Amino acid sequence: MLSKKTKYGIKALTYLAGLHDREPVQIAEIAKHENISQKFLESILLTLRRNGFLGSKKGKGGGYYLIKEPHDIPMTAIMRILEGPIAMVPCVSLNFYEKCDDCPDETTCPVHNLMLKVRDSALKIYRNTTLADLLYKDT
Amino acid sequence: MLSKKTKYGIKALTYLAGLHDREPVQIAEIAKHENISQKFLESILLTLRRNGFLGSKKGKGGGYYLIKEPHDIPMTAIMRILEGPIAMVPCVSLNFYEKCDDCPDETTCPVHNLMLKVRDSALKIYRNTTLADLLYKDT
DNA sequence: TTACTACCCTATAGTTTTAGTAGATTTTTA
DNA sequence: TAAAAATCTACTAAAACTATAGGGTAGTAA
Repeated sequence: MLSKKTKYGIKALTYLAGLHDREPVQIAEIAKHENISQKFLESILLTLRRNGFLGSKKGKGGGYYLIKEPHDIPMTAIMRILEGPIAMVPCVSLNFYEKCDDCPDETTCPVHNLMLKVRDSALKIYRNTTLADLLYKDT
Repeated sequence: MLSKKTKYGIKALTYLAGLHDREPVQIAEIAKHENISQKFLESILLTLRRNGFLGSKKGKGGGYYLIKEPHDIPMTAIMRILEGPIAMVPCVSLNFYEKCDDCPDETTCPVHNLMLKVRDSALKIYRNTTLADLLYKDT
């Protein structure tokens, strides 16, 4: 299951990407527009800023704004920051690899091999989708 | 993330499918062979039995055994029983559909459309993979 | 009848998720 | 300089979920 953190984060990023300019947008505006708890969103935007997706400005006229171009932000990056591993099992994760406690041999593990396929197919989609792609409703 | 429940369930099913006959196998034997907490496995096998995957026999020489042929058990069925929805968001789930609280319109929701693709790709794999396929190490 | 084994119910420690509360800090404006 | 506007930070907490353990029941075979 996708966490609300990730869901809200994607929605917020998409909202920012859909605006005409890159002027700062207040948390409150995003939260209201996307029906998100403002305080929760606050922490999400903060981690997005810390990871180089967003810039921020304090004081009047302040807020958050996109730092990169939407078509330069692949979903892989967003997912890994907000959701964590894309793989469903740590032993098939590229960026969050971890060995299983059970499982003497990964190469013969049925779960491992199945989840490897699932990861690859998801990865393919996330890699080929950028924030800009999310703006166009159809397809 | 895949729950250990699902992981253990798949391993147990694969173990049973790999045996020559369909004689009852004790929980303890499966648990030991797959390094699984016996008590936890107990409840997993129970739900697999209740959902028509396994048969059981009590008393001496008792245990669990496969009821169907491995190539007649698609991964979709196993996943849905043990893990729940295959979709990462309820609003794109075929069997566990639920509307989002936020989100006025699904068709324009960026998360919805992205997760629809992810679900489809995962579904394709699970549908085309049966328990029998998990037995063969390579591919 | 005795040993064996699945069945069933309950409890619980631990973790993760999803926030809420309270205030500090920085910037702009009057 | 003071007030207002906004982000930033830390702490807390309820709720849900996960993984497991314990102990008793009931059916089956020798």
